[in-house]
Amino acid sequence: MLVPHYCFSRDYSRFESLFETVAHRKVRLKVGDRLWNIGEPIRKVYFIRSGIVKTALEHEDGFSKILFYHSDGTCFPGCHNSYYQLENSIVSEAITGVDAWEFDIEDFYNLVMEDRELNAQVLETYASYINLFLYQAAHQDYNPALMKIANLLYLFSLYSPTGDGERVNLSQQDIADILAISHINVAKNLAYLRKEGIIESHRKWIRILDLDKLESCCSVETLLPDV
Amino acid sequence: MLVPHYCFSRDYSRFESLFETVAHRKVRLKVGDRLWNIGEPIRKVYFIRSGIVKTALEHEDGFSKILFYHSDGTCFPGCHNSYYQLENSIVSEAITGVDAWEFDIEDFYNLVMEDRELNAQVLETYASYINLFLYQAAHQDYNPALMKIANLLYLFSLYSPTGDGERVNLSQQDIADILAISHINVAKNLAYLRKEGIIESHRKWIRILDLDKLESCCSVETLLPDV
DNA sequence: CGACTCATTGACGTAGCTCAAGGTATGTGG
DNA sequence: CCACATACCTTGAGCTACGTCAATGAGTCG
Repeated sequence: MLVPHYCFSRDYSRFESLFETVAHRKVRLKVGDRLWNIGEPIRKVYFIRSGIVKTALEHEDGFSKILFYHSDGTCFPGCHNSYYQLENSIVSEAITGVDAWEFDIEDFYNLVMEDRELNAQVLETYASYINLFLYQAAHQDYNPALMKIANLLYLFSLYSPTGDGERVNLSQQDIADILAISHINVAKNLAYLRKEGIIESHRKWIRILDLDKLESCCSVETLLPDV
Repeated sequence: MLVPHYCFSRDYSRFESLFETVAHRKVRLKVGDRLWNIGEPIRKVYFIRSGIVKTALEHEDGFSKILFYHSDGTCFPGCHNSYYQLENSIVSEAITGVDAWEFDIEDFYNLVMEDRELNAQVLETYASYINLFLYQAAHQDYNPALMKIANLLYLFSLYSPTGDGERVNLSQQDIADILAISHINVAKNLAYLRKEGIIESHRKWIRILDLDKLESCCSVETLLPDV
C-alpha cells in the first residue's frame, strides 16, 4: 500500500547497465543550473546519478509551485509524445551539485519500447505522479493549512531523500510553494506545532520531535494504515 | 499543443478489433451503477463502447471531488501494478446507460506489454491524466473562483462529450465538485457571468453565449494559443 | 562586519465558507 | 392532469481562514 511521495529516487537504479548501452552525454550541474530553459520544448531525458533536482511550475504572475524532487537513480522528466501547453511553464533546477546522464528523448523512447521491464517501470512512475497530483488536487485542497503542513511533514519524513526521517530539509518558503499557501501562513502554523512540542523549526529545516502527535494532525488518507 | 481535458473519449477506439481478440465480458450499466464498490481493490479494466462514466474521489467527510469523465472509445481506469491508498476512495459511476467490455487487469496488462502501439497509447493517456491533475494542483489552485469557473467552462466547451461546444452539461453542484468550491460560490459567479451576457444558466446545463468574453475571464495557461 | 536571505509576529482586509430562506424546473402517483 | 415532493438554483447575512502589508529578529556568507 502506497501513499503519495514528493521525492523520487532509485526507481530506475536497476536499469543503469541498460542505460550504459545507449548513447548519452554525462552532464554535471551546479546549484541553480536548470535542466532546460523555460519555454523551450523538452527534448531530453535525464538519469540522475547523484544530487537533487527540484521541479516547479512557474505561474505567470510570479508564483512558483513546487511539484517534486528527483534524486539519485531516477529518470526525469518522461517520454510521452504529446505536447502540453503547461510544459512551457515547468522548470527543473539543481539544488545540489548533480551528476546525470542525458539522453535524446527519441533514444530513450525507443529503449522504453524495446525493454519490457523498463516500460513497466515508466508506467509505474507515471502512476506515482498521477497519485501525487491526484492527492493534491482532490484531497489536500480541502484541508486547512495546518493539516496540509502536517501531511507534508509526515510524507517527507516517510520518504526523505537523506534517509533521516526526523529532519525535513525544507525552508518555510519551500513548504509554502509546495502547498500553494503563503509563507506567513506556514510560519504561523509552524508556530503552533512548535508550541505543541511536535517540531523544532530551524533555518531551512525542521526537526520532527513527536511523530505520533504529528500524525494526529494529519488526514487519514495521508497516513499509512497500521499494520 | 494540448490543454487539459476533463473528458476522455475515443483515444482507444482504434484498438477495438485488438480488444476483441482478448477474453472479456460484455457489461451493461444503468444510470447510477458503479464500476466497482468503494474500498475494494480495482481488478478490472473497462473499454467503454457507449455512454458516460463519471469518476470522483469521495472524501472522508462527505465531500466529493469529480476527477474526470470517460465516454465511448476509451479505457479505464488503467493498468499499473502499484496499489495506492487513495484508490480506495475512488468511485466511478455511470451517469448514462453504459455498454462496456470488462477485462481482468492481468489480461489487459499482458496485452499492453505485447502490443507496442497500445502500450504507447497507455503512456499518452497517463500523460494526459498527469497534465490534468497538474493543471488543477499547480495552476487552478491559485485562481479566484470566477476564473476557475470560466476556465472550466472554456475547457468543457473545447472538449465536449456531446460535440456541442455551446452547451455545457454540468449542474452547479457538478461544477462545485470539480473545482472543490461551494455550490453557492458557483451560483454567485454564474450570476455575474449571466449579468455580463456571457452565459445563460439552466437547470443542469449552461449555454455559452459569448465565447470571446468568456475567454477574457480565463487564465492564459488555460487558453489555446491563437494560431 | 555589513548584506543578504530566512523566520517571526501583528494589524487588517477579503474571498469564500456555512447557515438560512425562498424560487423554479422536473417527476410521480392519485 | 393536477397536487405534491424532490431536486436544483438563487440570494442574503454573518463568520473565519487565509491573504497582503509591514516591521523586526536571527542565521549565513563573502
